[in-house]
Amino acid sequence: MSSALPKAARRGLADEAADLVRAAIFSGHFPPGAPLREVELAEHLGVSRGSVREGLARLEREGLVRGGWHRGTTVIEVTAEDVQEVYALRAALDRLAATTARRAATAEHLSALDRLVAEMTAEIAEGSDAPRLVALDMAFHDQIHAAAGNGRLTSAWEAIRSQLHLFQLHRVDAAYDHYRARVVDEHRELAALLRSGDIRTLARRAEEHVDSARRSLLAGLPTAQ
Amino acid sequence: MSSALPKAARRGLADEAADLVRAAIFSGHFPPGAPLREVELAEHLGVSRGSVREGLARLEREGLVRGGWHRGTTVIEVTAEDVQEVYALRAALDRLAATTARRAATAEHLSALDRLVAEMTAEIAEGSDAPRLVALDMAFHDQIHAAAGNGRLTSAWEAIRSQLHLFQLHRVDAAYDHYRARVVDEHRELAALLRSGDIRTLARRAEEHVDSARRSLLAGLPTAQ
DNA sequence: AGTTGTCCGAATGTCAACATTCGGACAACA
DNA sequence: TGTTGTCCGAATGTTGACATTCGGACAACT
Repeated sequence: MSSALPKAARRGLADEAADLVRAAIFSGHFPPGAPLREVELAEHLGVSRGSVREGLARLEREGLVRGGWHRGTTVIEVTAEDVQEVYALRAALDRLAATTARRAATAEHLSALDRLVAEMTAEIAEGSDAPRLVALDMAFHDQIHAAAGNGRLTSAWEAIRSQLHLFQLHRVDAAYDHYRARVVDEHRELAALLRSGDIRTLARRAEEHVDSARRSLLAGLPTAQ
Repeated sequence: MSSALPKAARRGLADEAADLVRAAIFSGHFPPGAPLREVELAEHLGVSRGSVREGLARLEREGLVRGGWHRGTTVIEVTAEDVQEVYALRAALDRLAATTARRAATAEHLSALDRLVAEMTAEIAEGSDAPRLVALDMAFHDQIHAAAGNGRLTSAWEAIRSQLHLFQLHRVDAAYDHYRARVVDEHRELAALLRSGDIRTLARRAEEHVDSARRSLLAGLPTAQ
């Protein structure tokens, strides 16, 4: 058993099932558009359909999968329109998170951001584990939202977080060099602005950071408008 | 039976249960803090616990109720901190919705907004049905989000919509005159800006509209900071 | 009196069987 | 050949019973 509390996992089987399926989607086991059948998953995970069902509902709330009345659940596709929607909303959320965090962030939050930037730098220096780099990117923005301390804002962020993660994985697949060349500098600047920057500059840079990611991803997509 | 499609309600019992419970909360039958017991609701609504459970999960996604592991579900409270969180997020969402709708809105959307303003005016002229006025207010902002046409943004809006509705009902309880005096003019101006206004002015007014509501509500609350 | 340990009722978490619905395959028809 | 109607398999929606967990009441101990 792991070193952490063995029975600390006090959440239900539904949450666990959701985590497992989410990981399987990120790993590519379930590509975009793939159907997620309840009986199949229940059998494979060793839990009942009810728990799988509740887990899938959670993933639907995260926007990672889509479902309809008696029409099953499938992994979302990555279309230009989806990307536009998600990144437009993300820009608004990140802007609010950054400006809120500028006032509310504690020293611990700020040093955690620095630590993540350092990890990114190290990651780039040695190998080129793209998924790990993307995970650090996501963790960086998680930390900003944590620093902002607005529960509703965090919920809204979590509602697009998984989609964003999926999109970013596609992005580094298509244009890893471009991503690799900018990721550290952009996040280092954001960290600096969060520590002692002008609030209007911060708001603008947070939006630009998202815009940069959006254009980079759209460039590698068909029918990019 | 209604004039619309009688069996068009093709959604599951879970959705129906959610609607019923939501209405009961708005009507005051379940005041803030009240426990929502699954067996009790299942009996009263004539559906199984599973459906009630799924319906409550939906209300939890809307932020109207809160639940924990083996700890039941209760209606949210209305504290100053909750109000600050919800209105801060709403300002960011409404700003994005308004600026997006400024470009994407169709003539139908715009005339629907005018119609709602007219209904508000009529409502004030005759009686003083506060809940109905609040419902029109909510419908107005629903329409803006519909005009924006960003599915993810709409989801984020729906995640705070019910809380907002509950807060607004409390607001008119505490300061109906103040609300009544401003609601029509503010919405009329927003409608005009959406039709042919400068986009920066629109963004600013949308944020100010939310701020006005927030301060009005906080004034009638204890421990208002 | 204050504290600790045990027990019990109530409520939620989980499960497997049953009912309902969807979408395509197939055949009859124009 | 294109269209319409019917049927059927597969998958989801729903249900009630069973298992687990929580929180307080009560009693024994210090």
